[in-house]
Amino acid sequence: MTLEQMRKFDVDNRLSTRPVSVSMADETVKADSGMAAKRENGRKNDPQRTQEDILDVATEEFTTHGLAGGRVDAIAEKTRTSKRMIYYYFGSKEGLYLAVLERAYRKIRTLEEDLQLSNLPPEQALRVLISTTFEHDEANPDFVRLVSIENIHHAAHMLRSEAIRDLNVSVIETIAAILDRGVAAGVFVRKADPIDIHMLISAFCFFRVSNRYTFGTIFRRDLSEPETMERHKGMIADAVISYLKT
Amino acid sequence: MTLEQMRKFDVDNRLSTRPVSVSMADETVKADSGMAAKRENGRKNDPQRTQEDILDVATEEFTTHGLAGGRVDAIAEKTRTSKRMIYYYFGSKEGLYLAVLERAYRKIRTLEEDLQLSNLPPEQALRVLISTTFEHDEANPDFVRLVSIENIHHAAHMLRSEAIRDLNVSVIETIAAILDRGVAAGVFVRKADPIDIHMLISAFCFFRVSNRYTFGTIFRRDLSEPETMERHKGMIADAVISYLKT
DNA sequence: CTTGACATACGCACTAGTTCGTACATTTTA
DNA sequence: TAAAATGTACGAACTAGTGCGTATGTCAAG
Repeated sequence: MTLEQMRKFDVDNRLSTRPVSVSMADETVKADSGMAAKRENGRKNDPQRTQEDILDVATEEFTTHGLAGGRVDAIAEKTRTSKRMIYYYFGSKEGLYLAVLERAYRKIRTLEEDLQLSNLPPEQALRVLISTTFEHDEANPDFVRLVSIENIHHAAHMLRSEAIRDLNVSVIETIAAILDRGVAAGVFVRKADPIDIHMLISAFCFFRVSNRYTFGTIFRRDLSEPETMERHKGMIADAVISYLKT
Repeated sequence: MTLEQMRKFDVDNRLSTRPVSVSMADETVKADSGMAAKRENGRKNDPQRTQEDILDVATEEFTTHGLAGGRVDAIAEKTRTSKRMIYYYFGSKEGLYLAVLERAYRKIRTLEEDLQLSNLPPEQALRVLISTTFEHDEANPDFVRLVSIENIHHAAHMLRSEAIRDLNVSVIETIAAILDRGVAAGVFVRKADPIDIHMLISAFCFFRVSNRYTFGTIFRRDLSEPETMERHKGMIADAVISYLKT
């Protein structure tokens, strides 16, 4: 089997063995695919679990050391499996990185979708949206770091992945709807661009996490303290709202 | 000469050969230090210029590839000088990176200092400060990228450098003074924490540059367009001011 | 229901190439 | 001439990627 054949196989295989229901818990997957009980010392094939395991470890490695700084050998060592498997499933270091990136994006996509905001009054809807964004970034530092790393690489990998490119549009539509309703109702007086507003919110929430270390070092302030978090969450919401009301 | 001795020497040497006036243009340095005209094909020793040259190239390399991704050989090749000189002056790859980082911080420090804001009315003073921050980040993407890289490395190098740690405090004092004056004059009603306000401003200005590529890719928007820039500059200023007035 | 054939899943040990760093020699300057 | 500055060529260690052999699951034929 040549390299090219193998790579092609890997991609097909990756797509087919991890269908829509990626978010299944490991245990569920195991129960589903493992018809026979685990042998004493014999190997038991479990592709899904192996791939998820590799992705978990790789995410940790890449988020702490960057793409160039992350070591394939280090990942292999922390895995239940071997380096050969990394190349079997993901073809290359970059392929692995891309898979990590895509999985991270796929995870957050689901979270952003169902937020029933259309029946809330505009101001309250916006506050809920801001809270959600804030807490999302806070809860997913891995995602934030991956995005930072992508920016250092000029978003080169993101560009290559259609899966990632057509994303995030839903947030903009949500914001646009809220702004329209707010202006119509007279609670907001400023006609603002929804993408700009998204950026204003996102920048603050993202920065708090992405620049945690340098900011903390310079100003000797721990941004993860509960009080600080609450104050910041209130501040960005108030700033956005008062901006729209002016 | 052992490695340790050499490192120590390098540091001393670096400090002594590049005194206070780092920001002199290359041409100036050349004219100052070069008493004799440049020989036809003979070598001419010029430590300052050599070091500056290395730092320029290294900045470019590290900001485009990160610390781990940056190659010493690649830097050496783009330099007027050789790899030997990099190790002669900076001891190691990390030493070089730290020098790059310190120089970047030193450059912005000078810019932040003299902004005569105390005789302006509070609101206008704040607008000038925000404009300055905005334009600074916009004009120094290298600095922004280095800070991003530092955050990926948990600010490990910043922590080791006293030069960097005691910085940025002046901005906070400036903001604190403006806020106090504003509250006293009645133009601001909210008693806000100056560090929080600095973060609100900095987050937006920084994010625009640091996340330019991913944001641009997802929302198909070029953040460096003049119109967009002006609109954003106005937005962050209005948002901060209206926040303080509420 | 057993057997055998074939595709998938996995691991060990190795290699080719890269990358940081250095030993040694040479030139410039004071 | 001594000390500082510079250039060349090389090596040890690391790192991404692979060759090859083995184990496991599945499915069809007997």
